Amino acid sequence: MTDIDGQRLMIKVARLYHTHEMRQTDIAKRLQISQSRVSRLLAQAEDASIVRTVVAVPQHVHAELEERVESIYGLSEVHIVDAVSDDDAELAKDLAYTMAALLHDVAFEVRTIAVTSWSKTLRLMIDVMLPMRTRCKHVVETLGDLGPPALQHDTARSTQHFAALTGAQPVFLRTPGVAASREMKELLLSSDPHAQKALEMLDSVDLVLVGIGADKIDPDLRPGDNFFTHEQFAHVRELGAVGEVCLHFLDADGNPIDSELEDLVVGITREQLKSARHRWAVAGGARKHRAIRAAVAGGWIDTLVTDAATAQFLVESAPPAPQAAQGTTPAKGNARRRTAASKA
Amino acid sequence: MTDIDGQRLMIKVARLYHTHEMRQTDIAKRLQISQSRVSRLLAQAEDASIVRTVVAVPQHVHAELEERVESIYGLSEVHIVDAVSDDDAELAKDLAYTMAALLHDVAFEVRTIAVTSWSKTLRLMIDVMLPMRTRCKHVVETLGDLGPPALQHDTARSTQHFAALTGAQPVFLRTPGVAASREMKELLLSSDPHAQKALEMLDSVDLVLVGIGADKIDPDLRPGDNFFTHEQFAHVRELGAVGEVCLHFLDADGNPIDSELEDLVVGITREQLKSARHRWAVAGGARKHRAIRAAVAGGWIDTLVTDAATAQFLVESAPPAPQAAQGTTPAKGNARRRTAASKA
DNA sequence: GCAGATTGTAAATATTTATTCTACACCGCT
DNA sequence: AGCGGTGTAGAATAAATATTTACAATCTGC
Repeated sequence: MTDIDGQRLMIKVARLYHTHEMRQTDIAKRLQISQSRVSRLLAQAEDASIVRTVVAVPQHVHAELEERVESIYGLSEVHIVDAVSDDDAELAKDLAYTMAALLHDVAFEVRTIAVTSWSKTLRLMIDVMLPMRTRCKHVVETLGDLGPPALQHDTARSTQHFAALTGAQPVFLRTPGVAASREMKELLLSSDPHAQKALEMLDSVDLVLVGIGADKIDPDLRPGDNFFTHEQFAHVRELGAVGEVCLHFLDADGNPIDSELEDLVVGITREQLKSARHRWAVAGGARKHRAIRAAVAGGWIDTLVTDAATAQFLVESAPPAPQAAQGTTPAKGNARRRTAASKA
Repeated sequence: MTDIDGQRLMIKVARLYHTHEMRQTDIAKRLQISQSRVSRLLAQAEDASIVRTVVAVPQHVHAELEERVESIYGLSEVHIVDAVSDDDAELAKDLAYTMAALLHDVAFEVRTIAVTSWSKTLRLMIDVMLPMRTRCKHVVETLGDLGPPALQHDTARSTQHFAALTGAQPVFLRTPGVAASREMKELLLSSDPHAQKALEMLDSVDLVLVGIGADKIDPDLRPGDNFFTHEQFAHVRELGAVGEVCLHFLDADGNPIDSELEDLVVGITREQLKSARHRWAVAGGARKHRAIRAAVAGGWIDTLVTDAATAQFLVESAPPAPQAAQGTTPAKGNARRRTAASKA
């Protein structure tokens, strides 16, 4: 009772303040409470994400650059945020907000979404998303558990939260993401019907959300601890790896690198990834430039959210030989433009 | 140049403030400008609706009442806002925000939307909408011009704005909405191919947005001035009218009232209205109770956004004889529930 | 080229909002 | 009943934000 009542008061205050634009003192007078209480209720509403402020970038500021990247690499959409700085943490936040906004109004029908919640940026995105009404039925994890238990917990929570936001059922992959050996992987899977089911669901995915990893080990992931070792990373680097998408290592041109590591990963396969109807990646920052180019050049994704500097890098580093769309003309291209809505 | 630059600065400041949660003084220091400028840029961003704060009502507070209205009148969805007060202006704002939020995540495919921008609440809704990516192609007005030129201008601007927000083409009905006589109407239409085209497009509408009018003349609309006269209103009241939807007058049970006024209106026909795939209405307030009941009882709409008091009235006033859905059991019913997303 | 309008600026000030701090109510426990 | 612990309230106060002011720079139309 009291909680419901408190909640309603909070919402009422939030509405009076934000949508009716009343001052806190006036609200306090009207509701017969103190101004400090109003202030506190508002703060409460804020971090219960009852109120949310969104900063809508009106039309695409970097439209031209976006189109050039799109046409060079044959991507269907590129979204460039002009980040407030090139600091990694701040950049991640900007990318996350942009991706969230983008996701929030997907125009196409989505039944199954695969999500890589172990990407830091994607977790951040999930944190800042608003609930959305979709017809999405399932949210499936793309990879098994990686890293220390704390991270696994975050990841599971993110997946669960994402599912709640979209009104879908979460499908977890609660299995070590990197097995110690091929045999170990078989063993793990054979005894885990849940994991088998999850992996099967990755066969038909409408939208997959991925991060893009560099060729170094993320500091959050202790090497060896439920993850590849430094040695294993060094090995694939020797084979030419410049980065990875869902732990599939890629060379500079985006070709997948065959190595025994492929057999150790429990998660979405190359084929499953490529067969997803839409494949969105979010990544940026100088550290990941080469990895991102590999991911787009290899056609592993079709929509990219990144920063201006990375986009610039993608344009400047000569388009690689293989499956790039058509000619090199970076002109108007085939890409559709999106809704603009600036006002007088 | 300067404008673009100013715009980008504004956005940058808005992002630093809202998404990166920096203090104004820190932003000022970082960007080498004064705190007051930061403050003003933020205000600017606010009323350019670059930033928008939304108050998301978590789960439906009035879920039970909603379901009862739904099942009694056979509506597919009812959304109740618990308005901050019963003052008409404040109520309209609440209704508008709710409708906007609702519209923003329509899950179904929409190609053509018909909009009644001469409803005050709907205009307000359009003002507070955010741009949305849809596949909507056309936004068609449901009625011709009503009232004084200033209102006509507002209406046109709203329609245009709504189209811009949805990325659709606006289709105007720039013709008097109420003709002086049947002959006059014929004459007006025969010489106006644009209007003819617009009226034709109303044949196949995916979503129509309407207000609900009481049986009194709205103060914004001077009687006679491009609108019905007091005498005409009195006449339909004598015939039993309690309200209207798109200028189609209805009796207490929601049956349409045949009168010569039907022949004077240039706008969506009864048949066109009923044939629209989805029909959403927004209205509330004691003044309109009877009109709203007529609209829902007559099956003129399938989704209603209203206030708690009105919903209560709808439940209490005995369900009318005709085409109400099934039995009288106001229990759980057939209605689906929507996404909830409350957190710990 | 210059008066008048417009816009942008920082500093000072006023207003609004957040954060103490203290008091008190409400548990669960002995 | 009496005793800490916990949480929430309002009053006072600190901090943050908005507005006013006065002046400088940049356009605008003659």
